[in-house]
Amino acid sequence: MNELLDYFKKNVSIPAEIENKLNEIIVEKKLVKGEIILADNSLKKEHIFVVSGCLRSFYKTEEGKEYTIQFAIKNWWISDYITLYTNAKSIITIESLTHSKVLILDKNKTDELYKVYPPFEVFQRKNFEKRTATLQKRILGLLTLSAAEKYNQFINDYADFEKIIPNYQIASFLGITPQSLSRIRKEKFKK
Amino acid sequence: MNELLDYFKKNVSIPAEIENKLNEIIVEKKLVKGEIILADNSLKKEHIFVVSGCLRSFYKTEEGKEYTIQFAIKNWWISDYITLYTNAKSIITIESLTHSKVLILDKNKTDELYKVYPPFEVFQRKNFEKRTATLQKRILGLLTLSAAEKYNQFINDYADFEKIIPNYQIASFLGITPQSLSRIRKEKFKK
DNA sequence: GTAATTTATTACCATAGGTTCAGTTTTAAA
DNA sequence: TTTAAAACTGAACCTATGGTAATAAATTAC
Repeated sequence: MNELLDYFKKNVSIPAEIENKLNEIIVEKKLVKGEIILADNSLKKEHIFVVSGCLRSFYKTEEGKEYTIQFAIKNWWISDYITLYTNAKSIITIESLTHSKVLILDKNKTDELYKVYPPFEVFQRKNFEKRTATLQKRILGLLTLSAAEKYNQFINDYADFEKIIPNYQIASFLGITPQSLSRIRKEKFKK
Repeated sequence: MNELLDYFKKNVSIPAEIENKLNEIIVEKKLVKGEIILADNSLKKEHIFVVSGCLRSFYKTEEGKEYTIQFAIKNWWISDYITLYTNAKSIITIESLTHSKVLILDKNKTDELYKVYPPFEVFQRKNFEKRTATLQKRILGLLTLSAAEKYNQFINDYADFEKIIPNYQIASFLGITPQSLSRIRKEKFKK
């Protein structure tokens, strides 16, 4: 009864003893709206898998400005990849935008799992490949597009998110101010 | 006598038959300065590993503006991750900035290798994890930093590249114009 | 249902960085 | 070595987007 396993099992079968191991590693957690699952300044190394709801990761400056790194819905992973794969302390926060359910996989335990059950390694290698493509696309968008173009791309690529996410957070994802986004929306929707 | 294998072997030993397989998959190629190894509009799916020299991947608009996605030196991978992991045609070009030597791994053959030799899968999963962290950092920089700050970060993080790479390409990596970079450098070095 | 808080919009001004174009220096080619 | 091409710098001007501030709308809390 674990959604990550269901998702995973679409591709491979899981021996009973491995399924037990997986159930031991995977910790289910329910989050309320606004709840923070990973605070900045922490050293916690965890993979987070979204079962339902919507989460976002963001960086907050000393002056209180927020920059959204990622949004994640059903079947997406969200983590602070810098903390996970370097020894740096977390500078980002992960919060739940809605009531949501996530699965948390401790990094060390996951590394063990990779050893005893290679198909999970394959599964994750493929995940990371896809993520790399997504991130490359994001970088290209940030480099090449105007504010309005970035917003249009967002609306296209993240149609499912648009209704859930407040505009000021979309702006912080695109690297523009809420005022700019407002201006853009006015232009866009008057037509 | 293969540098990727040397690099890889630091962590694991390779059975003889697998080493043969690897040598069959891995194609060595020497590039001259300016040579293009992956053209845009192609569907070629390859992993490229840099043995020596320096390469860069970039996107070029119809008007001829270039946006650099990545630079890569010794022991880095460089590819068009969008073409590799989606069915989209390549919109980026990969060129050699210096005389260089690369190893090319065809995607399909590499996928076979993963199957017969799981340690290579582990090796690549870890590579991709690191890459994800690097890309997250880049995105954060693009979102939060001013042109001058981005340049300073670049100088810090890519010290080895700085002497090799022309300024206009650094500018295209940072998402600013060569003129802007010139202005910034003037300020920076007059102090 | 009302008050309090958060989010979104609008307007007006400020500015970082883009554009254009000219001049100079460096690199490559012949 | 000379010439041509590419890269870099500089300055004047322009524009997209940011900053600030005030208002309105929408959510949330009581």
